[in-house]
Amino acid sequence: MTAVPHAYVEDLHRHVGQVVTVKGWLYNKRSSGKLHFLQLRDGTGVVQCVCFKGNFGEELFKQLDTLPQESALTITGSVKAEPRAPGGHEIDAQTAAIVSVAQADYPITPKEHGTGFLMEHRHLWLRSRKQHAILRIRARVQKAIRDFFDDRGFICMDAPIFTPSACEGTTTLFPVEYFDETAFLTQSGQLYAEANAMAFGKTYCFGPTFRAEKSKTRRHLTEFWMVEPEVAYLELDGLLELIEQFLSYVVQCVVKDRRAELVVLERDVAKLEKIVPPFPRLSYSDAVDLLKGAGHAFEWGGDFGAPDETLISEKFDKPVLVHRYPAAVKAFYMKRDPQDPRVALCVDCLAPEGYGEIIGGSQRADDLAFLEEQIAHHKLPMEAFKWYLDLRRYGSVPHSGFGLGLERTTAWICGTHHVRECIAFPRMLEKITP
RNA sequence: UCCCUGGUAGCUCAAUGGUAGAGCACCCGGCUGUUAACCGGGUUGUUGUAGGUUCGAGCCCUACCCGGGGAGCCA
Repeated sequence: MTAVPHAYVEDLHRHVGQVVTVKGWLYNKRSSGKLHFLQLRDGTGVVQCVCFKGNFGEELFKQLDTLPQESALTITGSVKAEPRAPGGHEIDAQTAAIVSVAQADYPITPKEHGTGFLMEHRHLWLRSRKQHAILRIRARVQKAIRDFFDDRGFICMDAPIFTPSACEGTTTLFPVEYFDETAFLTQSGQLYAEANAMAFGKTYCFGPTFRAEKSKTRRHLTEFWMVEPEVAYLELDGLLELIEQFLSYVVQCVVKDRRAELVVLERDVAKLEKIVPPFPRLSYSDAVDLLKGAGHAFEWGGDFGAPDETLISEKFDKPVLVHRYPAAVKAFYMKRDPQDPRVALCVDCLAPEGYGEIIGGSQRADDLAFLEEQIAHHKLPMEAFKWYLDLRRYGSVPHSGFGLGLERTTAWICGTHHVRECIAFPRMLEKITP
């Protein structure tokens, strides 16, 4: 007797007519007396296995009838094309082996639950269809990000997680004990990325980022993933082009390779297919006029609030690049516009449909004296930036970079309401378990 | 930190100040093509906590605890 091959559900189309074993967990079941329909989940998909009583012993058939949700089992049978089944295939089961019987009180039933309850059971919620689709898309976004930069000669150089002080000073940091001193979890790898760019030309870092802000909204996590490319000799116009090429590439990878998941999420794929260059570009001043025209009370000089960003992004069906904000509302390391010193050579990318800022970037200040003045003006400890200023002492060049939030981007692509579903185990204000 | 909103069965939610309920889950039985299967029967409660008002409080009042959403800030 030859061994029956193990097949993953996503590969069943290659095994039509063959006998295979699928290995997984019981997702749901329906029963008609002498016939069971077992929905088996194996991590790559869900397949319906049809079990006729005649093919099974009395005892096993009875056992399958009472098997609780999420019990682990393997099922052996022949693969049939079945157009009505999700995934297009079903298994005509010949035999089954129960690997472990789950407790009968699996908390996540096929009925509706609130997100608070589901988040408390996040470790189990991950098994559900929509969460599965979201996290598969996240993984594809992550790969697309790496591919985009790797294919263009960027060197991946990850920045440290432990940092000695604030990069920007304004945001709250998580302190951690670091032997005899206090260190902080990174809130941005950018300053290190600048050093890397001066060494390697085109670089990026991609890792977790920590913000101790007491933000409690559907756009915020205290721990999120950010990719931060940094390029020597790149100026603002080039940065805008890089952003639109990059973001289009990422979105189109998902459209191409994760269409089934987008359908599960009931995402309007047509909206994503439109995400190709060029993106609309709007100066801050134009954006202010747009807000005023729409009846928002807004004065030149302030930063946009979330409702302002939503209004701006809703005017377009692509991500919009808003550039040249007032320097006063932006970080100290941004270069001023020689044409108008009131504004910085920076850009925010606002995702469509009200998903908010997914990218923030700028051309960096490359003049030593200007940076020293800015650090003093922002009351930042000059000593902590000594190494950073060395980058301007030894061969300073124009350079630019940006940061993109992985979970916000994933949330926009998936059309999920909240970023917390776009990471396996979200860390939020006063939420650290599971 | 501030504003809004909520807390009733394992889950999702009902319940004019007057006997605490339904659907699902779970248990028992039925059904050879089910699609959140269906049909019949059954189990399930310190109504977030502590006080107060009242003949009587899930409901009204006060404080606190916890959740959700938003503002500021940011990706």
